[in-house]
Amino acid sequence: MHKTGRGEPYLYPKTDDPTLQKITKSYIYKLMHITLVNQCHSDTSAEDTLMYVTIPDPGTIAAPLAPLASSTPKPAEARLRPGAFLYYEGDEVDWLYQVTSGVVRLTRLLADGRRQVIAFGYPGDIIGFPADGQHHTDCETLTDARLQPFRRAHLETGEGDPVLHSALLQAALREISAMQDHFMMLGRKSATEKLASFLCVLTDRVGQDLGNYRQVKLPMCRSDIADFLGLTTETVSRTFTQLRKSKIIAIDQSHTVIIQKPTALLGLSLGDLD
Amino acid sequence: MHKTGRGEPYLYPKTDDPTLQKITKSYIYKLMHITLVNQCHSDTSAEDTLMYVTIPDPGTIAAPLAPLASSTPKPAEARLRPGAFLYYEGDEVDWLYQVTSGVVRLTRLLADGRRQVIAFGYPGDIIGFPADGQHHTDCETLTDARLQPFRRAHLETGEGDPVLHSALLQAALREISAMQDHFMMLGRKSATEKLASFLCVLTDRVGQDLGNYRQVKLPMCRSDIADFLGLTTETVSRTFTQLRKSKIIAIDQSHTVIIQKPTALLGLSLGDLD
DNA sequence: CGAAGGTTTGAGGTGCTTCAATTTTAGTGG
DNA sequence: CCACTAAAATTGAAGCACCTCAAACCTTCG
Repeated sequence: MHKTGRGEPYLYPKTDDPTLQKITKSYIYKLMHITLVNQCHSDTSAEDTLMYVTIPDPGTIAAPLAPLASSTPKPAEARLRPGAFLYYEGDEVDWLYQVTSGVVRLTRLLADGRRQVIAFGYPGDIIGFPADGQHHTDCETLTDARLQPFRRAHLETGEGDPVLHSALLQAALREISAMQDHFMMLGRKSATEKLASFLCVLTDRVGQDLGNYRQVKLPMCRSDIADFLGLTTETVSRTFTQLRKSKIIAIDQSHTVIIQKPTALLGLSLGDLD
Repeated sequence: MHKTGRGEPYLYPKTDDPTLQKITKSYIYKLMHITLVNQCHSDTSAEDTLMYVTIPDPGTIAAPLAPLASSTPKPAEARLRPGAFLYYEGDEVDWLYQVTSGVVRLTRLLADGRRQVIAFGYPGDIIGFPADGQHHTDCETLTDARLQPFRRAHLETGEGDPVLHSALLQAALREISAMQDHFMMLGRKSATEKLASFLCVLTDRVGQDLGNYRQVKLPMCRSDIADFLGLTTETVSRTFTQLRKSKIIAIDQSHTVIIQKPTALLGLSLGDLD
């Protein structure tokens, strides 16, 4: 019914009607099983500014931000509002996407409602790798976002563009390595180490300089961070407070973090003392 | 120094001398940082039987066990003894391997010695995917094992064998999906759920029929399981005992598990009650 | 037989969760 | 612009699942 064929990428909010945006086969299926408070800013119109993600200094960030080289004419970039679903678990994969701007969230759900945030997709990241032709996560935008679609065939068969094919493959391989890092995070690190690591990585990738300090904006809510790190929102909040009280970070309005002692934070992330 | 060029797969135990087997650049590097009790059966010679892994009924297991289709002449299968290292974290990737028989263990280490078992490689699994050309885990055999090597180029450039290229790529994509499952495991499941899930998956893949029951042999030690599930050996052991006392499983000599109530075990793995 | 690893079991501590209440933030309409 | 409302974030108190430390047991092998 929603199928658009292979002509153009299929993005969930085909319509601007907020009700319709949510109603898809996959979504109804989900609703039958669980109810999650998950609609953070679902359909507010924040058209003016790209809220959180700033393009960092091209000098500091190398490969990840570069658009994928390609001799193929690209399909038009997709623009989405916060709270838009790109795809759901179980959907057939027709397109991969490179995040051009904004932030997306990949999640997986357990039957009883427990949730795991698999990853946050920042500019440069490729998302939507298929396994057996299907998506195995849900993907929702956290901010205004732009995404560059690539045909699945470019990954799987090359489809006449070996450079693009190779770039997508390398992205998949890097993904595997990054996920292995995250295993360590989930399985072996304490709450403080988890949050410190999270902040370090994020600051590195998308932090902004701010006089002597660096700051990073967090487009995701506390429970997203919790579900990413395998903690509860309360623990995340308490750990934030603890870092704030020890003057390692400062927090502005919950969603902006200023790194006051980067070295100390890095130390915590590696498990130096506690 | 150990480089063999690109002519044949480089396997760590080039020599049968047990001392030399352990001494490699990477390994010495590791020793400088940590000391881990990690040498389970390192150099015992159990030549006669393939101890733990049995080829399951081809009807039940579909794709994973099938050897990869290829028009290219394959390099000779590698045969390794228990405790042999196939590669170390940081090594350059020249070859990928498909496990033909036996079981291997992929691990990653933290500077302070904490360890995460990334995966166990069973027959049919492809291991050794590169990221930026390097291995990001250590790989050690847990049993006698045979491995079919594939050139890294077959994954990355195709190298004239599109079928093999595609098969390796699909394996990488399935790997991503499987790792996402494991995120859920590490981040959101209780000790009982973790162990139950682990036993269910293993029984499904490599269990043997045994009259009315099914049994599965565990080639890895308790601490391997613990480091895989993000627990301690003590907790793993206690959870085994608990499952045994509730007659859901029986344990023979620590390394053989008989599933007495498969439905109950599956229930536990999904979080039904506790 | 004795030594060495691996496994199990016990006792006690703690880091994180759970449940609950309060404060803060963000969105809405007058 | 400012109340009003709902959701998110924080804080507190209590509990428990898992960890840590330690000892005993079991298996394997020289």
